Amino acid sequence: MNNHANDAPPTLRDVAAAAGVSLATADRVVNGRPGVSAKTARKVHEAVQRLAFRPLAAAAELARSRSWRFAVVLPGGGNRFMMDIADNVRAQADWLRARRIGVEIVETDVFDADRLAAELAALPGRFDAVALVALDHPRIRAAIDDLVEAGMAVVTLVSDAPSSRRQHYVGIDNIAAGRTAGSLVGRFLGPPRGNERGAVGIVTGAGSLRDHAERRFGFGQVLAEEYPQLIRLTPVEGRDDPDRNRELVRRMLADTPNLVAIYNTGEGSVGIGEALAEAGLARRILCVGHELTPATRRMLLDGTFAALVAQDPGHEARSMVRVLHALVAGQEIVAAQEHIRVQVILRDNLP
Amino acid sequence: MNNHANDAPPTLRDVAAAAGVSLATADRVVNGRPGVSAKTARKVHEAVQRLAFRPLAAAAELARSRSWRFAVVLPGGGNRFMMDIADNVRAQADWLRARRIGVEIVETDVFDADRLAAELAALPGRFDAVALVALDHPRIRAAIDDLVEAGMAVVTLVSDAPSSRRQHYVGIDNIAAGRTAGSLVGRFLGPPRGNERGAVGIVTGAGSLRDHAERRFGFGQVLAEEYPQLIRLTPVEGRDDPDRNRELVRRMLADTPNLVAIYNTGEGSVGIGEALAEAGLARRILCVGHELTPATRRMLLDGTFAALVAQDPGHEARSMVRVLHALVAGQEIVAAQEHIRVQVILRDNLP
DNA sequence: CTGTTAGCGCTTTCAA
DNA sequence: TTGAAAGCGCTAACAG
Repeated sequence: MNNHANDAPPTLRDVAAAAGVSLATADRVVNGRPGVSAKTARKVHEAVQRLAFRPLAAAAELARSRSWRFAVVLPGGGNRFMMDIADNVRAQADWLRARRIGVEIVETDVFDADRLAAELAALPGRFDAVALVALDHPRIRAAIDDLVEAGMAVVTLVSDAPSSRRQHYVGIDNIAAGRTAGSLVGRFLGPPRGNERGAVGIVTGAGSLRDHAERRFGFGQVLAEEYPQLIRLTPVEGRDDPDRNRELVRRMLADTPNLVAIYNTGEGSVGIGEALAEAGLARRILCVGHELTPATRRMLLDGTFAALVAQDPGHEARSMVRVLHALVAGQEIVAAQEHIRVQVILRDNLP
Repeated sequence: MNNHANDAPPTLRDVAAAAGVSLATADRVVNGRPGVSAKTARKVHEAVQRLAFRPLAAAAELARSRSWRFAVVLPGGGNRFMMDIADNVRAQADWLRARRIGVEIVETDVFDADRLAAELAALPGRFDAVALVALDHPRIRAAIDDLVEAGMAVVTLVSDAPSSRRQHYVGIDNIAAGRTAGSLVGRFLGPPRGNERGAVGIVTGAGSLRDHAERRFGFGQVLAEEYPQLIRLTPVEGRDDPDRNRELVRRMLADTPNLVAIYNTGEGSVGIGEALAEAGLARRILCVGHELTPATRRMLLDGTFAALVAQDPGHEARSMVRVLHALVAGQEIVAAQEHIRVQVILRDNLP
């Protein structure tokens, strides 16, 4: 039997009435604001339970009538993947404006710790929250901690700084991503043919980027454990630049007659494809890379690359905004929704 | 130079003032409601442009103060994947209640078109919108069209009925999923060894389910085009039941000495694993299946299955609710956010 | 066709 | 420590 014939969801007013207190007091208890006696609080809590009260999100948001300023700090320069993230943030403009959230994209040189730290130091006061592609460097760690100290919500994006006090990381598990690439290479190459030992080339962006380093680590783990017949070459650093990568792979091809596969931990895969095409080796040497871009999509379709390990920039952009908003507005984060998956993309499941 | 020193976002009131009309008229124009002269509408539109006005979602939602009832029609019985979807819908309970959305999960026998059609026919009046796992059958198509005719929002879930008038499909492209499975099998098996032709077994749920049929089709396409050395056996139907699948695979193993791989288009993969283990063939015969469940996770970890092609039930549950809400509330659907990806899961990128 | 007005449910001063 | 009351920005009768 119901307490009330009325089936409209209970409001805070109903709770207040049921508890015999005022609206303001009920509000204080429900939102954990101070200045309520333990006894009164208890009565309100009971009423909340009894009526199964849940605050209406829209009403709370309207009454609060606050607006938020978020900064998104991304590496400048023509990195395609980062541009995708920026585009996806912009694509949310309407959604954001309808919630009084302003987002400003700040481009900077993430490789330059001093410059990045200075950029971050200028943020408090102008913004309520920041998302940044972190360099895992003591100076940046300190800069992040200063932001948190200043009361800002901080999340890292794509590349984490786990030892900092950032509240959340929006990105993939890069060790798992590297392992996934390793398994794909190992399985796609198939069992050893005779007793030749094939060589696997590794192209990477830079030793100092945490995400790249983690990918190399995961990749190496799997190859060492599961495919000992494969020889891993020393990683070569092309700074995610197609031209540099092309040159590096040219040399790799010249120096390594038994090369059977190439793994690129970062961007600039198109240079690898070019070097292979020049040598007439496209599709003869197995390639696995990261991130879906127009260039990698093309190379997946023409068979130059067999698979890509990817993260969804759209998901990351949306997740970042949701997490930042939840953080500043004191709402709960839906972990499952914000988990960024390590995707495997073949020609057949291209989005 | 700004028109106003005030930097608070413009409200509908500001628009009305700027256009020299009343709040109500501005509201009519902004929401496309009838009863406004073209001339007045034009003035309001101009003011909207000039002030860059966007309605505040929370205020609109509060003022509308409507509540919604959604029905989610799922197959009853112990299907693990469907239970995951149901659980994920329930996990959103708080989010939903905060928006005055009530969701009721209706279990039924989706294989029985009459029963399903009857179930659907009972929905109008009790619900504003429905999501259902569709059987692509004329009777169901008609039942869906009747719901739409009755003014309900209808989306199909996991299995589509494209020729019906449903407004949206929440699920993966099953042909692409089948192709992906085909490529994984082909590539993982590697180039033919000598001139033996390996046989590939196909276990499927039922011929009548559209999603399974599409997966078989996509799988067959890739194998025929790219891996002609592989012989596809006639699909066997186990109705997604582990016990039936075990029996079918036992027989398959007995009858097919050159069996090199098995593809399961549906559930009940655990029966396949059991039959292989009995025969001492686990990890010697390549297996690819669908959907991540406790059973498939275990078999991925122990190597019985090499890969899974999957869709994320959490994403589907959330997407379904968002789409239904957008549909009934007349909001825009963010296509990119609602696109359900065909995932490839290896041991290394298990979520 | 247009305007006036009373809310929607919660938050936040300001008094008591 | 508690309460009264004035909104937040938009919607939806109801008048005109």
